Amino acid sequence: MLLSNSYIDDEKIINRLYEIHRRTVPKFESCTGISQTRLELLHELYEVEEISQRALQKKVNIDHAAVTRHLKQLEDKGMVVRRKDPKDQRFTYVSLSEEGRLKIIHYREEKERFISGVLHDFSAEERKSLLEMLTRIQRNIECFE
Amino acid sequence: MLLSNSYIDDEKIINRLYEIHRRTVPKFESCTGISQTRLELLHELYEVEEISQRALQKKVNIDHAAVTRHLKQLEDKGMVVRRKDPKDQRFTYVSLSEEGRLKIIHYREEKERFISGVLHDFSAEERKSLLEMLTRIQRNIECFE
DNA sequence: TTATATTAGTTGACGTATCAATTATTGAGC
DNA sequence: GCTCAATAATTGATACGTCAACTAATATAA
Repeated sequence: MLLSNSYIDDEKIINRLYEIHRRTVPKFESCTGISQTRLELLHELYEVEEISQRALQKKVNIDHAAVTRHLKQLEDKGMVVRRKDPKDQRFTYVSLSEEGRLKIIHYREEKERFISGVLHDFSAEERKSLLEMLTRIQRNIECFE
Repeated sequence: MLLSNSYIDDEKIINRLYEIHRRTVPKFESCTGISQTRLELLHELYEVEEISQRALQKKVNIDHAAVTRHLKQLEDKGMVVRRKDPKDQRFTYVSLSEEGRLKIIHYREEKERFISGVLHDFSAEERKSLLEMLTRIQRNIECFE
């Protein structure tokens, strides 16, 4: 009896994670004006002068295909600039445009506001503990099987 | 200085949540043989004799359109049966087929194995605290703005 | 009873992630 | 130098979620 309801709660945890994601996606975008992934890409670009798509992909850790598509769209919008490496034509280097560099500041302010809202009633202790647990979950998922 | 790195960690929490989801989706499906949403639908059906799509949609809380499509595919696979309410033709009632009722047992065992793996190094205390925090996050997201 | 509103379900358009296959370029071994 | 392997990027197919528009059936109100 003591153990029997333990799994039910475990299931709730996993379901909660799933639902949090589903609800976050549209809310994040309507608040910040940009998707989470795309902002993450821009943020990485913000930190460097120029970077290859491959290296960028490794940093954000999403599929190559998705990276290509995001960057193409960001290029169409004039947020980023892409150019081939003259030394090795396989590589495409990406950098933020001036406009991109300006816009990202606003996006990040909105993201900060969003995050503050989501965690507003969490103490420093709780945040630390939560991050630690999420990190463990992530590792467990990666190492599973 | 003390406060300044607090936001960085908050950001990590949100990014972690996002990445956990992205990694869970394919892993869950390859482990259990079914997607999380679809299993949730089947699970709700398992609990009742018959239910309208509308009521089912409210329970799992995803878009009507997604519910319709899932159920149609599950029907094609012979997992569920659908019929119109003769009293009110707007309603479609859904129920598990015999085959569906059998198969879901296996799916749920695999899900249990998956969840156990993901949370294997969590104490009862931690699980409780984690669930509580996730619940708060979910509420904060819903109430945001 | 007839026009209008509401409700359940479906379909279409879109965004974005995955995996697999393909293209283009470079590097390595013979 | 030429073949074959490795690598970066792209494209195609598929899955699944959202919102919006639509259809069909029923309820309401004049």
